[in-house]
Amino acid sequence: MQKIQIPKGTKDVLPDQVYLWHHVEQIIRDTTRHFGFSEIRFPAFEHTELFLRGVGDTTDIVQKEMYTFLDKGGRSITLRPEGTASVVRSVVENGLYAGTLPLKVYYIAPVFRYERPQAGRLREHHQFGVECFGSASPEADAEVIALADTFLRRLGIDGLTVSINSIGCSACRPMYHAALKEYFAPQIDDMCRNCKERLEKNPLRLLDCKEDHCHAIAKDAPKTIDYLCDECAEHFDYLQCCLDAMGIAYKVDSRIVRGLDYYTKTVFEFVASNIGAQATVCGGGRYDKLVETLGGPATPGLGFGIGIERLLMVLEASGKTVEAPPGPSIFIGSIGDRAGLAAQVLVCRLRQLGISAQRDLLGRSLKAQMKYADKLKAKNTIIIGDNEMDEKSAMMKNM
RNA sequence: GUGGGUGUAGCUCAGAUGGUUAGAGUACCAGGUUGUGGCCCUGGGGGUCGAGGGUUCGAAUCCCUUCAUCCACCCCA
Repeated sequence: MQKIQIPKGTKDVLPDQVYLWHHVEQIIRDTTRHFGFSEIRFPAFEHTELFLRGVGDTTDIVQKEMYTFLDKGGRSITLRPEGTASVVRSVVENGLYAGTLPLKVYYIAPVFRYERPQAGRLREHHQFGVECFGSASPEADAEVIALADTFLRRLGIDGLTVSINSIGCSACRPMYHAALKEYFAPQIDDMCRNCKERLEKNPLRLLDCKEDHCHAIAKDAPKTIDYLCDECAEHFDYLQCCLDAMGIAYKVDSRIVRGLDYYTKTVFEFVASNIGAQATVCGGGRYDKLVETLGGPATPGLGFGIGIERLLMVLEASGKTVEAPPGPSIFIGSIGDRAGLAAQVLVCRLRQLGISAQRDLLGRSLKAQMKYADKLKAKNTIIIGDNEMDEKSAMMKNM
């Protein structure tokens, strides 16, 4: 029979590697608890409409990267390409905005994007994400960034570059859009078809067009940061004040825009330098209009996503080692059928007592059983043969 | 979507200019030690040379096609 391969851009986590994931997940749970975030879980697929409206129908993610299909009932369904839209949907649907605010939640979830795989880029990857609803204050921004920073440090990752920017709000965005249109309009005839569409629908997207020619034109476009309204400028200033006070090093990078439409005001990234070209480990920002966009009451929010696969790449590249899980406390070797049955009973009793115990199940020779015990990293071994059966005693050997 | 690299044993890889039964290391199994792991020695099993087609007396090697994979652009986590 022919082998069936794993789908392009996906990865198995094999038994000898899974402890690394457990380690990361443990630190996620500890850190989020310390910061007061609770877990939320939500489905792997949603109505396509959620992402069209939430993420934005002019984004690359929505335009060419979604796994979208019709189910047997004729509904358009999409495998989630990111987590925030689903969380907001759930918050609105379950009326969580009416509970105690701020509402602080986190998730660990696979997300799906149809892209060309390369180092650090998969079609299915896993994100640790955090969302905070109800606070419009830059202090909430600072707290979310501090959570990412604390989490990464607990994992032993430092040396990431933290970049922040502000892309304005609904008040100042029109002025910036006007500036962008004014800049791009004279050159729009030379730009691609998508850009012509973007000029009217979402000028911000003009900044990250893939076409070389468009990209060149966009390089000298006006910067968001020069067009902030007083409120946004003040928000951004105070965020920096908070970060300075908390001792979190960052730089302001006016080029970061983010590829999702829902962001307002603060956007930020944590970028690694040693895992190849796809180096953004954490990306996030504020989205003060998203809850309304998805049918809820006006509720500010913000969050981030951290790519777990990239995190593990950084961990490995930095030479950080994670302690591997311990082997069994006791390995019972046996010679002959009579002793074999006794060994089977013994490991069973030990396990009932909460002691990890193993024995050979392949009928190996004693020598091979010892090798096997060594491979399992057993801490102690006991050998049972006829002598031990008769004397009802056995020697325990410390490996 | 565009460009480049690579596909030979479970894994990491040798196999110039085509030439008999395709190799090494490692892992696995067995023996050396008839009841004791790690180190060492000996032996063993394991391959449609990614797939399909072509050239040739003869192809892992040359040509075409295709698939997979890696890296980069771009975008993102």
